[in-house]
Amino acid sequence: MQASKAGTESPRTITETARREQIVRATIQALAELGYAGTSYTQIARRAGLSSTGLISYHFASKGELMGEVVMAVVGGIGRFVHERMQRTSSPAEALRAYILATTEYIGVHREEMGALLAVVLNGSLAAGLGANERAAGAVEDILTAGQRAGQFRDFDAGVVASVIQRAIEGLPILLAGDPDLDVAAFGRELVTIFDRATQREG
Amino acid sequence: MQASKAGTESPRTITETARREQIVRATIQALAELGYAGTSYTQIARRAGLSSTGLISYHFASKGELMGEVVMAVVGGIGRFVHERMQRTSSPAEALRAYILATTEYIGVHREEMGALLAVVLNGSLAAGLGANERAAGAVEDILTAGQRAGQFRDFDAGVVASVIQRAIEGLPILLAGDPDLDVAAFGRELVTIFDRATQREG
Amino acid sequence: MQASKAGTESPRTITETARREQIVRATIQALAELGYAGTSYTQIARRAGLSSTGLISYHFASKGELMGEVVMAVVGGIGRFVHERMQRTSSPAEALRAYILATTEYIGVHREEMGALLAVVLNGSLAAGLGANERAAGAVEDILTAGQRAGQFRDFDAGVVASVIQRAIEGLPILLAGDPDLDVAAFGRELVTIFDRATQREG
Amino acid sequence: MQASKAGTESPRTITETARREQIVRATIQALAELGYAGTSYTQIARRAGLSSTGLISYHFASKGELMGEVVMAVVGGIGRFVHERMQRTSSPAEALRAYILATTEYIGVHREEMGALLAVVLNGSLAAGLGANERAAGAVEDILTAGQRAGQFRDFDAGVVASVIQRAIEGLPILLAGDPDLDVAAFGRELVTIFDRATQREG
DNA sequence: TATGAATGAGCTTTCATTCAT
DNA sequence: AATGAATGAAAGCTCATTCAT
Repeated sequence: MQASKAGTESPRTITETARREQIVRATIQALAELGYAGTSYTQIARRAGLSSTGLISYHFASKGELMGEVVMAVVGGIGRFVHERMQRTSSPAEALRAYILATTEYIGVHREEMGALLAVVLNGSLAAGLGANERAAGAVEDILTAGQRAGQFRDFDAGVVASVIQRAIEGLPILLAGDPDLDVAAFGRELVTIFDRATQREG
Repeated sequence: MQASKAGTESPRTITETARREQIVRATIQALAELGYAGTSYTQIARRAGLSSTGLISYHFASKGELMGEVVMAVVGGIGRFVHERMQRTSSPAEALRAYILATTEYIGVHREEMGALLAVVLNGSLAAGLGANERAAGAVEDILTAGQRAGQFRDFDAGVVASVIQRAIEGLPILLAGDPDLDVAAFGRELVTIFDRATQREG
Repeated sequence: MQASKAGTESPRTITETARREQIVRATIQALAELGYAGTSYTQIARRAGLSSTGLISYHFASKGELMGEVVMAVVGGIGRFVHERMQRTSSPAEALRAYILATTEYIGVHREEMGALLAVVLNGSLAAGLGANERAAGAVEDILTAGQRAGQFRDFDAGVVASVIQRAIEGLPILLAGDPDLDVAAFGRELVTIFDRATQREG
Repeated sequence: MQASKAGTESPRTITETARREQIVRATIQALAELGYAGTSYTQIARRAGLSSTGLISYHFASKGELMGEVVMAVVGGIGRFVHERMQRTSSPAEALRAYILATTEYIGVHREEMGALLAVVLNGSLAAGLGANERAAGAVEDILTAGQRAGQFRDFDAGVVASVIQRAIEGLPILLAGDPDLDVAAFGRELVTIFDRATQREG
């Protein structure tokens, strides 16, 4: 048994939590190295030092659940980092700048995680990709509408602009894959400039 | 015979051309619906009404060749459309606007093809994705640098801005997957506004 | 229709005979180059310059029949050569020497054919191999029993000795595959010595 | 997991060893009955009573590895038997007789294994066959050259004679396939006589 | 809780053969 | 007599998952 944990709701053991983390970490490595298609349970088990792929099935109900955990782990990491950075801002324009700079900086440092995230999110049909994009863009959209209500930003479709910003940021890992020495900070500043101009009142 | 058409390179028959097109069309459907991983020969054969997956191998030397044909078909279609639209422009700024409006319009109409393109291009991990992105962004970058040389655009990293524009456009299929009733024309106009502001001289 | 030619017994056209020969020749080439497993209809058609593998099926009822023709063609060739050489002998001992020298000489010259023969004969279960070996060894056995009846050869199991002689000869192509510069004539002479000693009366 | 046992090289379990042996045994049966070409995983699985061909892939990294194990098993068996018999000999001539008698005797008893060995070894066109033949003939050649150095054998090309002896012995399975009641001991004795005469000093 | 073993569906590809034209 | 197209079975192999211990 095991694996689903829905319904019965028995709390997770320390050992179990550790194992799940270990497997998720190995999955992230595999995804970054091999892409989604190459990331079989065999590859994950090898990287996690597990002797059986059965153990993965034991801890995760399906491959889908495991991939969901991977997404949550990576998104959670970046989320915490960005959230902390945005605490110190006092206006929507500042918040937007902080958001862009924080995410790009995080991406520059945690490349493996971002590669894994991309691999998972881009896999499967578009529906899944949308889910992740939507949630991430949602945070940006909140900043944008706040700025519009405060009269700081011009009148635009916040959903569209948020999507554009989010996709611009998510393009960084792809650029980094092509040129690992890319100046990440400069990239962040360029994005700030672009979206400052795109959003500001007097155009 | 067949199986790779190596060496002699005999010219393609009418029947063969038709079958290849049929298979490519079925592959596009499958990719849009099931993603890259889900697009097996079995699924393609089912959609094309073929009696055997062997027929696909008979007409295409490998799955890679088939996917290459898919990409060529879709990229060719959008390329011809956009090229025609850009003929009528007379300045880099106009060209940029035409490029954005043409691509978004085409995407709005040919949704299935774009879904398929995304699925193929984003597969094979980042390396391949980069290649396609780079080439597409290359056309935009040319417009941007031309605008800079003409003094029409401000001084920015053309590579970065081109990547942002291209990714913004490529985000449309994802938004459409989530909301099929999205106003595509308005999306295009919003993108034009954003990148007009982002590029123009007097900021 | 076509292909089997059993029963109906309509005589073979000139064109048909030519085509069959052409296909058999291409098959011999393929077998020598690729071995039995690698010799598909596709490979044969390629080498014969045929545009369709269907033509092979049209002329030969099955792959088995084709391979049978190959064996007959090669065995027939060597048979005619050896037969002609043995005409000039006047005793069993001489006949045996002539047989050995003629076969080894022929093998040294027609290496491709011998490679093909080996590939076919060694393929399939042992039963098939036996058939060919048996028939070839049969001719040798006749010489041996004649020699025994004439009191020229000692008393031995003619079947066994014939098999040994035949296999010794058939080993030449294998040795040649390993060392193409092997002295074929010397090999023949060594075999003559061995089987002279093995068969002669005073031991 | 499993699938190639790469890298870590964990020691083999009892169960695994047993399964591998079982599969090798079934493969030997299939090879003897159906020849190399006919020995598919499906046939092997049927004979071993396995529920899935996947189980073969689970235990052997590739068909090549499996066939290698088959060869090792059979060659190892005959090798141990012959080696033991040759311990008790004290001269090259005796050693040669012991070698011939031991191999023919072993072949007479382990017919299925020999059929399998032949099928595997003769496959893969001449190159591979040569390798095996060469190695086996190598042992015989050593005996022959020792006998020549000791002045016990006459002057002949040891490579050629070794090849003839080895091929004569390997012809036994073929004769047995045609006549299962063949007197194996007599065959061995006839070979001894032939090659005694062929090698001895005073001819 | 973890392991090795097993399962069966699925994959892409190759093949000899058939068939309409 | 020949061709291009199609067929469907079979191949070796990988996969996520299950299960007894």
